[in-house]
Amino acid sequence: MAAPHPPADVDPRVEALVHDLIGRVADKWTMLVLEILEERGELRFTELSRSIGTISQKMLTQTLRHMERDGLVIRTVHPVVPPKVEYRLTALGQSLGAAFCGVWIWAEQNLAAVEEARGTFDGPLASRG
Amino acid sequence: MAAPHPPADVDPRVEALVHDLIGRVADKWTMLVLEILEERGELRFTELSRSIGTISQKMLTQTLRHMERDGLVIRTVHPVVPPKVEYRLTALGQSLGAAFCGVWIWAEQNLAAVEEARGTFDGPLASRG
DNA sequence: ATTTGTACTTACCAAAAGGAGAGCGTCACA
DNA sequence: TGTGACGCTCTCCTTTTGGTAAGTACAAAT
Repeated sequence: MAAPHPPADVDPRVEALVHDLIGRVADKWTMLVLEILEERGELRFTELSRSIGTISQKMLTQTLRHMERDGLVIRTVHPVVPPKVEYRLTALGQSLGAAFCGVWIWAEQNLAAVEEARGTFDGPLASRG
Repeated sequence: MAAPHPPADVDPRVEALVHDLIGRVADKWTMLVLEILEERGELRFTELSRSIGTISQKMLTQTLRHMERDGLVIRTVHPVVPPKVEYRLTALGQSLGAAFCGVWIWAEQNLAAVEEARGTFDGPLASRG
């Protein structure tokens, strides 16, 4: 038990920034985009939109802008007449995807455990003291 | 490049559940609580509250309930007169903390890169075509 | 001339998140 | 008798989030 998983010896300012960063990065759409771009490489706006399926244009644009701002994706505009814009991950974006890999794996492995816990919590008792 | 980081060969139903799970688990307060409980072990409600500092009672209660439901924390009520309730991580909770470790490390390591990217994105151009 | 496709942006609106503050029950302590 | 601590819960109220629908520019196709 010498080294707990999250670095405990970090100064609070760094931690605040980390919290902030995680707060931004760990949202639904960002993770979806990250995953899809990681799997499929470079995609256009509408391709991305269709891949996710349920995202609105507004949110996709917003998510992509944030990711671009944070240096996670590169946006390439081809100055052709029906606009063509392609998005792909930067090295930073790819490394973030890799970092999240552990969480994906955890989620996959522990899906059943969580569902069972929920069943136990919700079902039998149905009320709590 | 044989195996990309997130498992790409997973069936869509599992992926949907994973998304859901991550969506629940990857929120600000859950991650904070997870981290603190991982570092400090078993804590009471107000200790947790003070540790986080900025969380409202409402959100702390809500977060802890969700985590309990998902099998991430154990809530122990001591039937003493000023109420005493202690929270600690389950094995599942600890494993989730471990899984998030990669993200914490990524955030710490790439904080500067993200800030620089933001500076580049925001500052010089200040508008975009 | 009208339609189509692309990648947005903007305005508007509904829903959800989340904070502030009060209340509750009970016992110790003053 | 009154006050405070604890771990909540409940009721507002504000902020944020996110969806829908419309508009934009421009050239190729009809």
